[in-house]
Amino acid sequence: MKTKAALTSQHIIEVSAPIFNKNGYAATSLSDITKATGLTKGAIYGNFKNKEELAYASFKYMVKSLLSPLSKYIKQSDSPIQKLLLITDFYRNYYPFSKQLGGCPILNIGVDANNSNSELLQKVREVIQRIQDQLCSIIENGIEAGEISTKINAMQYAKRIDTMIQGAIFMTYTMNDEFYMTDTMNLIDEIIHNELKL
Amino acid sequence: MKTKAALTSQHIIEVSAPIFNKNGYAATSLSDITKATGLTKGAIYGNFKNKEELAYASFKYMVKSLLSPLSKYIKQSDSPIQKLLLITDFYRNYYPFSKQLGGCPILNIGVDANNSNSELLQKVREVIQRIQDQLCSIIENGIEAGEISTKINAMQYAKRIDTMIQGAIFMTYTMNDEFYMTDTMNLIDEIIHNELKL
DNA sequence: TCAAAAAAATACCAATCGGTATATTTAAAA
DNA sequence: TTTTAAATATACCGATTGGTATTTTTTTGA
Repeated sequence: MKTKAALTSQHIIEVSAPIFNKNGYAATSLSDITKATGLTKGAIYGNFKNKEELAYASFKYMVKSLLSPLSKYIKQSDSPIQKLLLITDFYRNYYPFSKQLGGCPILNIGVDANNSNSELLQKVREVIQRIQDQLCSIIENGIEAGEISTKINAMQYAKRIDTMIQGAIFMTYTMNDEFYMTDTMNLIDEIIHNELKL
Repeated sequence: MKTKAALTSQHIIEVSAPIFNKNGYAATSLSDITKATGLTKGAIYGNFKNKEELAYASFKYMVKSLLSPLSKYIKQSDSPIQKLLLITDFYRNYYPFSKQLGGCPILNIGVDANNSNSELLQKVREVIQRIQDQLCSIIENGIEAGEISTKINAMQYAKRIDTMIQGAIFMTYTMNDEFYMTDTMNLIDEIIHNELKL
């Protein structure tokens, strides 16, 4: 059985994560967290060393909340090309999906942590790297399976796709207009069909 | 002759703008500003109603610092296609250029202001709209001049290009890697040559 | 059931926050 | 040069910040 502390820690993380994601590190106060969790500072600091460690744990939780649904979604097909199309499909619904999380954690924390060079920034980089590595693997598998042209530089396209997705997320949120997401996913689909696919 | 206050206001804005741009609104304190300007709170509040108004003025100044060099740069050619290529050229050097400003103000303030729905967010939207409108005009001029295919939806491409640029800026900053900028600008150039150009 | 340990609440800390009222200095006008 | 007004500095405000030491409560295991 789980200890009481582990359950409380998890509760604190789940409640804090969207707050940090929305407001950023500096703009999130301990009182925001105590108010939202219904706990006191004693409970928070009994489970986390300090605010930074809680923010770090919150981000890791957010990433899991984002990537495990995506990972599950692309399991719908074994075909690399289909997997790529499932990714764009996933992001077509990303605006309402990520809104539940308080926004896109990669975008929000990436920008927020950039000029405080905390360990959070390093974590954001790792997550982006992991996403691109997985994209790259899918493309490489597509080449091996004869679905994708051998002339394609897998990592270059992985980065291109990821960059376009992040741009679409930023524009969609900032302009509050899903057109950017929809159109960008259409564009990526075109690239998949016209450049990648054999 | 300019009044003393106008000169001081300008000085405060110039010094504060990169700080707000780097740290965001909440993470920038009045003491950061007094320290950087060498002035006291009396001087700051004598020239600005409050912190928010100063942040607003700072953002407007940042935008000018960004857009007027870009505007000047694309004046090098009168050809719409060449203007588009000059834009990608400008962004090829955007990382070191914008670093002087404390980062990309559209990205940073766009994300920072998004969940505080201040008037700053509205201003960011106006700036993005202005950029896209100008991109759109250039494409439309290209169509009229017979340089660009009449089949092109000018506004759609303006938004696509802007979205890709913003994605490249985010990735370049977050990963601290100019590859994203370079490759994205190459991609946009390809689109200009293969899809827009007649 | 009861003692020990763990967890959470309370009370407190110095430092800093944004902002203001007032005093002082500086600049402009006569 | 003197008066007046504008601009800046100083001193202060209550509220809030992240964090800690201590006390109380709750849980656990014997």
